[in-house]
Amino acid sequence: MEIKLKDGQVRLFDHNVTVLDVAKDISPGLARVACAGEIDGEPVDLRAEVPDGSTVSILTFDDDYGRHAYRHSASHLMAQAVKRLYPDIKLAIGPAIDDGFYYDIDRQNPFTEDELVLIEKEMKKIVKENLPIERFTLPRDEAIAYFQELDEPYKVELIEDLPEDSVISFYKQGEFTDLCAGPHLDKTGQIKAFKLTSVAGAYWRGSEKNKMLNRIYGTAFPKKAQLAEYLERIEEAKRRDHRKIGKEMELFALMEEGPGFPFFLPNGMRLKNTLIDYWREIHTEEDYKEIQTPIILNKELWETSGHWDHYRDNMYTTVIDEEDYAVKPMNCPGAMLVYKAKPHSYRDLPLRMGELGLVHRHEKSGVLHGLMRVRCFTQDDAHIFMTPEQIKDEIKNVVRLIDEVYTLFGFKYHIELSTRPEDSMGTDEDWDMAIGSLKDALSEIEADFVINEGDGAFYGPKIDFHLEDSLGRSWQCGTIQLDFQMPERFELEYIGADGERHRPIIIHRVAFGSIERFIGILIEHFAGKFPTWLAPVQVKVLPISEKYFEYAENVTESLSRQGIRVEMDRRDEKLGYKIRAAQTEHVPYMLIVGAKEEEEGGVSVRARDAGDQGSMRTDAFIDLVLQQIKSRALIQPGVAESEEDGGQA
RNA sequence: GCCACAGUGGCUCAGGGGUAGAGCAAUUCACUCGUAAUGAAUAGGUCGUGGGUUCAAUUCCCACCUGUGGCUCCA
Repeated sequence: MEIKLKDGQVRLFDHNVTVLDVAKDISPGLARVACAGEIDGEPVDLRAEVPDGSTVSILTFDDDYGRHAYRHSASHLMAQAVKRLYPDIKLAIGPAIDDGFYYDIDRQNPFTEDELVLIEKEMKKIVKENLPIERFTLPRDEAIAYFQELDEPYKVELIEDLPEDSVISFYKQGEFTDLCAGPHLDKTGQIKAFKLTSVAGAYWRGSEKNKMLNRIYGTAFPKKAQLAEYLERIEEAKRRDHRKIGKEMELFALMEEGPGFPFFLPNGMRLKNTLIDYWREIHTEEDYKEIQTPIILNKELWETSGHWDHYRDNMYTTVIDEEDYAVKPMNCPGAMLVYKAKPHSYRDLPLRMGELGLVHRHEKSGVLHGLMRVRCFTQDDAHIFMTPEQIKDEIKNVVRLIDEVYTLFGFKYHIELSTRPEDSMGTDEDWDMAIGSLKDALSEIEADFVINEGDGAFYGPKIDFHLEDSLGRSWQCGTIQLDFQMPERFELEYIGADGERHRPIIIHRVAFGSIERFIGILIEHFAGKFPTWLAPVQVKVLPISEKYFEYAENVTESLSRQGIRVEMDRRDEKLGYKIRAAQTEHVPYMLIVGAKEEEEGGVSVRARDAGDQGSMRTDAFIDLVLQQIKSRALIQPGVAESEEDGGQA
């Protein structure tokens, strides 16, 4: 959909859209188009501002920009409603965000859930009034005076931060006017479906030094069905919440006695160990050597590494024999000492040292969140010591390895490259070289990535891998960090082919990131229905009555001997009851044994996802499950299907 | 750390100034059962912790702890 703006004329191509208004005098070099009509049978009614004479697209809700415009108008709608109901409140800012909008409002008392309902009602009224949304501009001085008159100090502050000669734009709907760059809908009546979702505190301008304002979150959609679908997605995310499922499946627990320090229960430990086994397997293949370094090390070490100066606030410290010690928040310094413990030749490089390191970080109490954000966690860490020539290949290898890991679990992810932060050490040349190498490696393997300015570690730039979870939240998991500083600080060396001493360069990297967080993400990703190889309990044997307990025990025993995680339901209950329980626990396979099975020496198989699979010989079932575990199959096939697959293979 | 809300048996939750109630789970008994809940009985809680108000507090008030949703921060 394109509109051609030329000499004040507007042309639309291929679509039945009526142009309502073209204004070219709104601000220097900008023109505004407002259009209404239909695209693909959907009403379109939006406006946009563009450089005069340019080709523009009509915004629709499917475009990021159009969606933001729509929701920004919803945000203004809410602000108007709040202002009508509570004239004394002061408005701060109210932008559109990824899945909705919010408005920060200064008010003595926070808003209650009941008040949200009232505000929604008022919003509906304003929608019905179908007020035109009109743009106008004022010079900066007049704009400031305007908001001083209205007694809106936050707006005044915002305008005062703009350059002296700015022309300030406003959007007016009925009696309500807000400072805004736009664009917006044409009329309040165009906002069809919205809901205020929550209230929260938020600092003015995001700084904890400033006043805490009241933020109201909401969302808006062009159709009621879309809103309903969105709300249903939120509900589904709640159902998959790893804290809920973790409790139901007895995977992990958080206790008052150790906030942020998770306990792993037997089922969770099985999952964790399975992940660790997998990790060891792939890292052995890639020629990593595993080490383990102490959790507590002395202050001098942390001074050498720079953590004492740069990371102190997040470290737990203690005193042993009148000397200061710290609990490790990262594994690197320990690995440096391991490297330093003996001389190295260039022939040893690249030297890949892995460590499943338990680190502790003092996170602020308010940020703790199930397994996703904890105070102690296991990093699947590795440090690669190498020559400058090896950087690119090593980075490419690690990116490939991480891709392999994420693909196994069926995750989507995106890559970010983070550059030098303010609080950092090292020279500009080192940083430029490090960032350059990371970029080159990513470009060579044609990986897509976005740049995250100033978000690197204090010792070097990093490549981050962000997984997407069921809520659409992204979690930072894998990271690859290039480090020129640590080798310098620890005076690491290797003897080159030339017989001279050289400094190695280090890659710090994690694939899972934190095993704890990764497990949290896995729980939500699979909604507790883990693939067979990960399931804490893989098979549950369900005897039809006590009469078949002995046979059931034999079956359980033969599975267990093959290393299958199997349990038997010994309760004196009916089959339906036991099936229901096993389904609730998301056990991949249920084996039903009764008179028939005992007689035939077989089992009846019920698959968690595919249901009743009929009966088969016990050893055939064992082969099937072992095959599935060995291949780390992502989906649980029906028995019939896998038999076919097995036959073909 | 900041703002708001919450904290009742193992779990999910009801109740509410006069020292607590349901369902599930657990235990026992009966039934011996064929693909998502058989029935009955029993046991289980000093209502997050500490103060205060009151004749009386689990209920009201204050502080703290923990959790939840955000902010800030982050694997």
